[in-house]
Amino acid sequence: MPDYTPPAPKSERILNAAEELFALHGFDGVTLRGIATAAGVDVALLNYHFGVKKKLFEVVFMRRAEILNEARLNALLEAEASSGGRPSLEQIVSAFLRPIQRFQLTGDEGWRNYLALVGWVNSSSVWGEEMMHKSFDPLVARFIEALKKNMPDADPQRIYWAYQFFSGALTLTLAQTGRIGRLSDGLCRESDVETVYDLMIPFVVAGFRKLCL
Amino acid sequence: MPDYTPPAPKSERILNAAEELFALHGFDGVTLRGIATAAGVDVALLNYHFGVKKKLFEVVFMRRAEILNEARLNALLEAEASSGGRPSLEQIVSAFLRPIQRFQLTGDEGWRNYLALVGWVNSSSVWGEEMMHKSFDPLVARFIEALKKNMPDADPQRIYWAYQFFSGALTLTLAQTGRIGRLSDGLCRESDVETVYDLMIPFVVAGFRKLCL
DNA sequence: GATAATTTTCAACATTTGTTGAATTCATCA
DNA sequence: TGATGAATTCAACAAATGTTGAAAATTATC
Repeated sequence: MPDYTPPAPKSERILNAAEELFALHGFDGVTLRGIATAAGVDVALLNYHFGVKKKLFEVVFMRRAEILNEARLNALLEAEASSGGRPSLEQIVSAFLRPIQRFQLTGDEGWRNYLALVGWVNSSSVWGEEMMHKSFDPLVARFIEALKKNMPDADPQRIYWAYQFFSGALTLTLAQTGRIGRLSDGLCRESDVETVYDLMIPFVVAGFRKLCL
Repeated sequence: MPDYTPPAPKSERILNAAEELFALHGFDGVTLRGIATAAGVDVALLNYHFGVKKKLFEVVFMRRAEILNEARLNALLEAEASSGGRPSLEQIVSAFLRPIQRFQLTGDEGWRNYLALVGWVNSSSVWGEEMMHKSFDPLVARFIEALKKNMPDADPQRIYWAYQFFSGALTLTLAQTGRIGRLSDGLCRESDVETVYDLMIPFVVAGFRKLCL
């Protein structure tokens, strides 16, 4: 007997389609009818389930944010526990990145789309501001705290700036623009999630060391 | 007699308004009527001068790209000349960044808007691809060449990835999202162009060293 | 100063957009 | 079975969008 997986409820199909399209084209580049068609659903159903367009976007954006935040916080707490409250720079940066990698490695296309969406929002000036702040800044502040504790003599300004560079490096990679593939003539692939964080972590850690120590 | 500066020709006013609005809201977030209003011009004039919307965007994007490319190439050539063909990592990275800083420091709002727009396009998956490739990749390839020459034993893959992290750090800063200001509670300001590159350069150089040497 | 060419405006078009209310189907359970 | 409420579709709305052709105004040319 073939294992039958029941079709996802339509409200979820809407969120998944919206997630993918928003990640590809941004908020204004996506039409509700486009989402409805991709989800195989009538347009009116979007308003019925999620209200106006902006609200739908927020639901998509928040859906996985809490999961990711929790995974990251746990990773940080573990690093702190296993080091007697004095995690190394590598451990802190890893706690920030490895959970992302884990979600990407599940192969769940939804996570890949979502993370590309985060990359998009993070570098969007008007849109990103409020949503990034509400959903990610509390956790980021917690990580900055850990960084300050790790480098107590560092100028806080430099820690923030180093984090900004860090965040940018991550964001561009999440955004999956395909540019590095083209630039390197296929030598590097953004989809090669197995190795990218093995490179990003030492790169970022070295930058932090140089700037803050 | 008060020095009278004649008003910019309307075609330029259109480009400037478009530059600012595209940088703020992206391609789809901007309406031709919005641009026309901001420029104090009739809508139809946009089509008369620049054709369809996409073409207008391309003109805006290309307008300053060549100027920036030339400035960067000159900076690289100078670094190579002054070092007998063996520029240091710092010199290469500086040649990539300092011209940007110079344009930002002119106070010309147009350049600030344009650079924010580049940040936007660079992390936009569908849109960016072709335009970034055409207008920037040739120059980037030239810089990568210089990097390879500087680190002849490095795995090329690592050079490309390090460049990707570099590009991300730069891109996010150009995008002027205001996030670091909010996160640091006003301690750091993205508009503080005087110091940001003094930090970005050592950060990036340290990352390159760690990854490629 | 008349004529031609360019620039700018006016008015309108056909589509597309987000959104909504009424109608229909579906599921739940008394 | 029949009734109640949720889920889904249908049809349509008003507003906004990119685009265009013809008229008007401006500038250049002789």
